[in-house]
Amino acid sequence: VKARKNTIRIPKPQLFNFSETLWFLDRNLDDCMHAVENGKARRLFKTPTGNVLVDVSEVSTDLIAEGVNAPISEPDEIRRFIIEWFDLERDIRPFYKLLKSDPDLAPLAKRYRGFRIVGLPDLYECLVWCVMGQQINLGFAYRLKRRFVELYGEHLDHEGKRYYIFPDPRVVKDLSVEELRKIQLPTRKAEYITGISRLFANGEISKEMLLSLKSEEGMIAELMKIRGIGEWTANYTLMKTLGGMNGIPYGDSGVNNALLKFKGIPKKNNRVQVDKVFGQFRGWKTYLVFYLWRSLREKEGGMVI
DNA sequence: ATCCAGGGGTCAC
DNA sequence: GTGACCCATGGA
Repeated sequence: VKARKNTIRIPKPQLFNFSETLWFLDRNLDDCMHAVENGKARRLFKTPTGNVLVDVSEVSTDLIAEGVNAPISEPDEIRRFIIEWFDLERDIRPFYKLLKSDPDLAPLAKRYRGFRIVGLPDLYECLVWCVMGQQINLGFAYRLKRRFVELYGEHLDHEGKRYYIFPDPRVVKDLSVEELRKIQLPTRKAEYITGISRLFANGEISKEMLLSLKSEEGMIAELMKIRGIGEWTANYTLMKTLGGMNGIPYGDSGVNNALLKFKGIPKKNNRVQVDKVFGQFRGWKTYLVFYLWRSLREKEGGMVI
């Protein structure tokens, strides 16, 4: 069957469970940058010919992306985005082999079979989001992000709902601290975010530039030069945006909780022990982090919220 | 009330 | 390189 012009088909790789992807996108956290409904993930894309709302759903062998309000005008870019978003071009069988070799972690392979990283392909969106979310509870972080996006991003109304494009750095760079404080962004974070926006607007940083560095250590070092970006954010960005496979967000409370649960490792001053566990997962550290995070949202007997 | 949350910057030593 | 302190807000 030949696909219609308004659809993109992407073959599903082995060890891919789209339900896990949708679950991750919809974990009750009110993310304003996508919607999940009726087995579809929906996101608004900016294209030269206008903003296109795209639905991603699955059939037996493929993922299918469809334009909702208009034809998909940039199929190559949107295909590329979806592949990065859901990490569809990676053979993760070696990761499962490593998991199964560790008795404490082996249950993760069975429990979350087919769970793949859900990325954040847009670098600017990732960095701003990281700054917003630093050291506050996730519910509040998502509310901050929503206010920010609603105020400064473009939107499209469709069937009674509003969908957003993440704000443009050229718009954000000139906002005053006082303005950003109105959405309850602390002074310091407002400074970080306008500073990061300036770098993007001036072309002083880009995803392409970071990717051209090739080495993960180099990308982390480059990111950490930026004010507001420390080790945690640099590693998170490496994992979510840059496709790095050896990111460890040291000090992350979720990772610490999971390692306490599975390995009995204390939550503080644990860097050496954390490195020891991750040392067995060279090339797949990022995946281990995601599986540890995944494990936090479930208890025996069912989901926790 | 107290502690923690998917941290980071700054400063003293 | 390490440790103490500050920033700020909401949830448990």
